Amino acid sequence: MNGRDTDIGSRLRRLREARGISLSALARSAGIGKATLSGLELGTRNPTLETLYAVAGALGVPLTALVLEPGAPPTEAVRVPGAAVTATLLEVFEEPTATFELLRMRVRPGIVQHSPPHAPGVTEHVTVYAGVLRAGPADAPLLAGPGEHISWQADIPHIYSTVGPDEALATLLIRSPRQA
Amino acid sequence: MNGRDTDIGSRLRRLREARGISLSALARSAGIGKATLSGLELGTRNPTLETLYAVAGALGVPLTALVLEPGAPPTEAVRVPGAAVTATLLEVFEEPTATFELLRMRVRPGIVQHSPPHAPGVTEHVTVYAGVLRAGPADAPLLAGPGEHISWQADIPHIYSTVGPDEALATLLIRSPRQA
DNA sequence: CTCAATCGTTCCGTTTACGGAACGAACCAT
DNA sequence: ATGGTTCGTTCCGTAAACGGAACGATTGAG
Repeated sequence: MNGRDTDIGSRLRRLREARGISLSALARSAGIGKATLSGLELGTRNPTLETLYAVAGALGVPLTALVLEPGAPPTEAVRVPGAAVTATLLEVFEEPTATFELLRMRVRPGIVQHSPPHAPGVTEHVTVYAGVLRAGPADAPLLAGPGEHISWQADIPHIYSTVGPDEALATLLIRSPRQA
Repeated sequence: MNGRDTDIGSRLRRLREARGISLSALARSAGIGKATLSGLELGTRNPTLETLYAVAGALGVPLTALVLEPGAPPTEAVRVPGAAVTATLLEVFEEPTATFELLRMRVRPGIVQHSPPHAPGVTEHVTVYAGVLRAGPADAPLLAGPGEHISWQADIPHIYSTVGPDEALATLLIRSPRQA
């Protein structure tokens, strides 16, 4: 038993049975063996990415629906240990001219988190959903409450802090142009 | 030489090098062999789910950051004005291969908003900051409460609704691949 | 220069995920 | 009953994903 064995088996079986499809039929339409699908649903196999794509495709669901517990918290990534800001990387989009990173950010109250300048052209976009965030260029920070959105150029020193006693929660979208 | 080579190799290498970690070091901290990680980055292997979890965990990113859906087919901008859902466009990023739209979304309770399929390759990413949202594929919607994040392929019918008496507030990031 | 350390790739034996086939069980028609 | 069909599981040979070790290339120290 793998400690990390997410229970994709029962989730898969539930998805399949919700559609009234038999195991044999799904295996056929996914182009995989019945033995593979059976073992996958029973949790006795450690599937290959190719197998997962085949099954997800046949079910018409994104791979994330198969692999992730809906609403389960993703892995916590503490970027700056012991600092005011912790962030979790939710999604990464690699584009030819830029990389987008979507993060969930938690800012503890009472501390001002300084961030060094990023590369030229990097912009940060924050949408606050709890607390009051004070963030942006170090010499001219912006304020945002729940539901509000602020953005700034990140190629100069910038800060994150809160206003009031509560921590702030927000999503952070970072756009980084590709380096030459 | 997989017929269906998802491009997780280059994405993985990029993520690793962005952190300044060597292949050997990442393999060690992930508890996998160097040969496995090398082959994975070179795209010559078809990784196991267990391997993917090990690597994603060691990098501190969710598995979705590694296995984003491959497709990059045509696009068509369909916006969904509806009674239950109102949205405010915050930012638009035009990239050569994709357009990103960042919106703030408000979903009223008691109504289920149906959305027709978007073009293939369009993905939607929602971060909830108030209320409980039930959204995603019409036949397998996902649940998300405050602070939680869900995403799905938008090329099949999908819905937005709330759970409970309160309206839901969220940010919505739509990624639309550009016409090929 | 030599030597040691570390880089990423390749080689290779072991482990295991794969699909085809066989299996018993359940069901339906005759 | 009886034969035919489909169900999900198990058996088994093959293909390949795995980790350890060896490789050449590169780097840094003395």
